[in-house]
Amino acid sequence: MVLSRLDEARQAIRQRILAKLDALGFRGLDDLVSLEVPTEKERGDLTTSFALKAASRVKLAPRELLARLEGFADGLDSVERVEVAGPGFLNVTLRTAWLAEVVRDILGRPDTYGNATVGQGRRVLLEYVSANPTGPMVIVSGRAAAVGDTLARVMSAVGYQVWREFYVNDAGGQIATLGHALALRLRELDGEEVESTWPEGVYPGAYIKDLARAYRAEHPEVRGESVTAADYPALGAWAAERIRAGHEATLREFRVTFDRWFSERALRASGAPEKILQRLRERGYLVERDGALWFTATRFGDDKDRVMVKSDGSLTYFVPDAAYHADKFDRGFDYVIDLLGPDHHGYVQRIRAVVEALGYPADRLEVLIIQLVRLLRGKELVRMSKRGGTFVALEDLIEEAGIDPARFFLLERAPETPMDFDLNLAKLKGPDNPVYYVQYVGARIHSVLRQWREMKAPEVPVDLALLREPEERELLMLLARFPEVLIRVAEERAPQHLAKFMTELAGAFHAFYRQHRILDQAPELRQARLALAQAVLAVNIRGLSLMGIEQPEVM
RNA sequence: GCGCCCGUAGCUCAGUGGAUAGAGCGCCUGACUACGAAUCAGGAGGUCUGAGGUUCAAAUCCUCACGGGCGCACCA
Repeated sequence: MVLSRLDEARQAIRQRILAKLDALGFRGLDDLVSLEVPTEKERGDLTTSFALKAASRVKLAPRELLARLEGFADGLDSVERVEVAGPGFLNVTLRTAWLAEVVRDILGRPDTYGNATVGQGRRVLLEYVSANPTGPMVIVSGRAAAVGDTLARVMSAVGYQVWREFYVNDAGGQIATLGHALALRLRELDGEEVESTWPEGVYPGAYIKDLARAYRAEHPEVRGESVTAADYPALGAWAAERIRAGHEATLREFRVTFDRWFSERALRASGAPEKILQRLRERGYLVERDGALWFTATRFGDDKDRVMVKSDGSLTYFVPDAAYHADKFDRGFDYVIDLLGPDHHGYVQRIRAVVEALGYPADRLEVLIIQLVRLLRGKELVRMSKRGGTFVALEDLIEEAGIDPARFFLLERAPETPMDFDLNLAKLKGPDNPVYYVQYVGARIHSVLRQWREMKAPEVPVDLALLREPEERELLMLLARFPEVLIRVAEERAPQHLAKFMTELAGAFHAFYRQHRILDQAPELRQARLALAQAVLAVNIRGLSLMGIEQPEVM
């Protein structure tokens, strides 16, 4: 199947090379013949180094091998010229007029250009963010949200069926702790002084005070002093649901939505964790030691065995987690992808081990660690501490930086790379932000189109062969590459490539726009350049929308 | 100590075994009587942390060292 005009050329050239090699008696070189877009423009549009790779196998010097391929591309209407360069590279230059037809390809399907079927309809469950409902989301959650959301959008575009899920840890000890914190804040509302005796490990954040006021408004009869430890889980559950709803609202504002908010509490209530224990026991992967029940994770490559049932009889978080993953596989997903935070390094082996122990295909479970976002104010490192109650919330980032700049910034870097985030935000808010550079392309084109409509110039048929300037060619090539950028983003789970591409496309357009004029040209050239500009606009809008970023018509 | 991630320009970061390693910011020099200057053109700035190895070819793969981050609970 043909992905794009560029891909069509690539496949045709490859076939010709292989056919010629075959005629020369060289077979089995299929894997070596691939055509890449070179970094340097002087090296043509597509380049291959197969001759260098095949040299030892065919016992021919690379350039000698290439010499025997002479004329392989004759009659291909996509190819302008073929050159042998350096120690044995083959550089192919495409015919500009042929390449220019990409504009027609795009304008024929502006909203779906770049879509593909490489996903083959396979079902993917993407779990991301899954922030604990015990406090505000921090910036790394925003990073996971932006990355997960963009992966979901791009993977859908290239033919996967993507289901988005947020796992809510609304059960367990931390919820009781949250209830404890709420109880103390209720006492505080009743006039009690609680700060000096605040227990270690109980969330001190100011947001709990707001929750306490909300709770008081809903339940005016509940006095702080009458609350006991037995009430903590219920109080905590109430608070967790409030916080979770807040997360949902914040994420929706950030243009991130989920198909399902998967509740740990509901999972526990269903009895699924006990069934998991039963299955592990039947398979012989549970042992009793020190009064607790352990999963023999070391048999599956983990560092140590893991406690499943504590000596007090309660479950560790790991049992519902295992049950959750079993549930994912039971629902028939072909791929299960978890985007986890930087504090989960040790967790990857563990969850993989239990998935394998339960008999699921562990190679279909993919865990991506979204790396830490270090916060700086100027040169100074901002220490984040949930315990100390000092941290910068995702909400603050959205408000201060704006959604578009924040999303673009978070998507520019490889997710597994730790990144620094300067809270001075001058770059984020100001015109130097790269997202404005990209959005400005659309604003400029919209402006040109408005003026063209006012001109009421007669329309003439579009002759794309008139697009011959180097700046135009650069744009044509980038437009032709867009579909494979999306595939790369999806397959490598690497959204930064899309951000990079959008910046390159914007740079090429700005360069074209400063150099050449569109409207005050002969009608034929004007029409061709308008078509080019519209195609650039379509890809600009599409790329930005896949990043969850808007394309304003005026800025 | 063990594990995972990372180390590329002054800063923040891209980089698919391939040819002369890129972008943005910052710095310097230029460009609007101009479809939008939130722009463009040009310049300075690099022992790709180091040492070995594999390869015709290494920033990229392997090993070791060094530096940084994060993990290593009967917390989640």
